[in-house]
Amino acid sequence: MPAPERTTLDVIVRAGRDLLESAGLEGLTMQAVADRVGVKAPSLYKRVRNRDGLVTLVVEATVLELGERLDASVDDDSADPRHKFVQLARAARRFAHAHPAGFRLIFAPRTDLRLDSAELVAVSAAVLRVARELAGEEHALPAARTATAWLNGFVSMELAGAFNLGGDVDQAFDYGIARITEAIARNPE
Amino acid sequence: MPAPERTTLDVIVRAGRDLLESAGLEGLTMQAVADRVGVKAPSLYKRVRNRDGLVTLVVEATVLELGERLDASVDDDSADPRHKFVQLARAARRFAHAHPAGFRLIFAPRTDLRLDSAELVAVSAAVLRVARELAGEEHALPAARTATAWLNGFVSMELAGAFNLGGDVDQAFDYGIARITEAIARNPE
DNA sequence: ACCTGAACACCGTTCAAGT
DNA sequence: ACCTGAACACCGTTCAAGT
Repeated sequence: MPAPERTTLDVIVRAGRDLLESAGLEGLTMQAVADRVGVKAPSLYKRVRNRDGLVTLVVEATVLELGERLDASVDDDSADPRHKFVQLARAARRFAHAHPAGFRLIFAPRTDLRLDSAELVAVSAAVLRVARELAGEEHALPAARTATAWLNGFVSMELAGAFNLGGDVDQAFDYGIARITEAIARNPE
Repeated sequence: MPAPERTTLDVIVRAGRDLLESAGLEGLTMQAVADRVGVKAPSLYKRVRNRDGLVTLVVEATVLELGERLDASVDDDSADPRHKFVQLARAARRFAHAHPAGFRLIFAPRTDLRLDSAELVAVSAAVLRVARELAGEEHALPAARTATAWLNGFVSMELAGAFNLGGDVDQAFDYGIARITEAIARNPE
C-alpha cells in the first residue's frame, strides 16, 4: 500500500505564482492550483496548511527571487555608488513589471499574513550595501529606508495606474532616482 | 403598493468602510453589510451593482476624505513651504493610521478596480499646491510625484510591518520628510 | 502514505414572489 | 418600488474510505 506522489510543494508554489500573475489573488484558488498540478483540491492539504499558507509561500518565493535579482543587478566593480543605486532601482522596477501581482503582495500583505524577517533581510541586503557606500556607515539604515520607501511607492503607484495623467513614466522614474540619490548621498554635488 | 426604503446608499457605504477597517477586505461581505444596515443581502443590489461596485464606492469615499484632511492640514498663512510640506505628510500618515485598510486600498487596488481620475485629482490638489511653492511652477508635477511616492511607500511599509527591525519609526518619518523636502526644493540649503 | 468523493459552511448573485 | 426566500454556482476545508 505505498502511495505515488503525484505532485510536489515546489510545483504547487510555482502553479500558485503563475495563477497569481495570470488571474490575480482571487484567481489563486485551491481548485485552480489543484487543476494545474493534476490533483484534486483536498490533496493540496497534504503539502500546505491552507490557502493562506500557500499564499505565504508564494510571497516568500517572490521575495527571495527579488532579492536574487537585486544582488545580481549591481556591478560590484563599479566605484560609483550612485550608479549602483540606479542599477538597483531599475532592477526592482523591472521585477515589479514582470511580477506585478507578486510585487504588490510583498508590501501590501493581507491582514493575517506576515513576512518572516529573514526574507526581508534578504531583500534589504543589497540595498543596505549600496546605501552604506552612498550615505556612510551610520546613515545607511535611514538612507536605505528612504530609498526603499520611494521605490516601493513609485512602483506601486505606477502599477495602480496613478501616473496615467500624462508625462513619460520612465522619465519620471529617472528624475526620482536622481533626486533620491542626491537626498541620501553624503556629499551631493 | 409603495415601498418603505429601509436603508440608504450612504448608510451602506459607511457600513462597508467600518467593516473594511474592522474585518479587512475579506470581511467586507455582502451579508455582513446587509446585517449591519438591517436588510437582507439581495436588497443591497438595489443600490449597488455588485460587491466590486461597493468596494469601489468605499475606496472613493476614503480618497475623498483623505483629500479633505490634506486640504485642512496646511496652514495657508504660513510663508514656509517646507513646513507646509511637513504638515501635509503628517496629516497623510495620521489618516493612514486611522484608516489603514482603506488607505492601502487606494494605491493597491484590486485588479479590476480603477479609480476615477477626478478623485485622484482631488487628493493631489493640496500636494501639488505645496509642491509648486517648494519646487517652482515647472517642477511641481515631478516634485509632487516624488514626494507622494515616498510618502505612500513609507506608510505602506510601516503598515506592513516592514520597519519592525528596530529604530524609532516616528524619527525615521521625520528624517524622510527632511530628506525629501531637501530633494525637491528649489534652493536646498 | 498519499489520493479522492462526499459533505458542510459560507459567499456572491439572480429571480420569482410578496407587500 | 423596494424587500425577501429560495436557488445556483463556486469556494475553502474536513474526513472517511479507497489504493
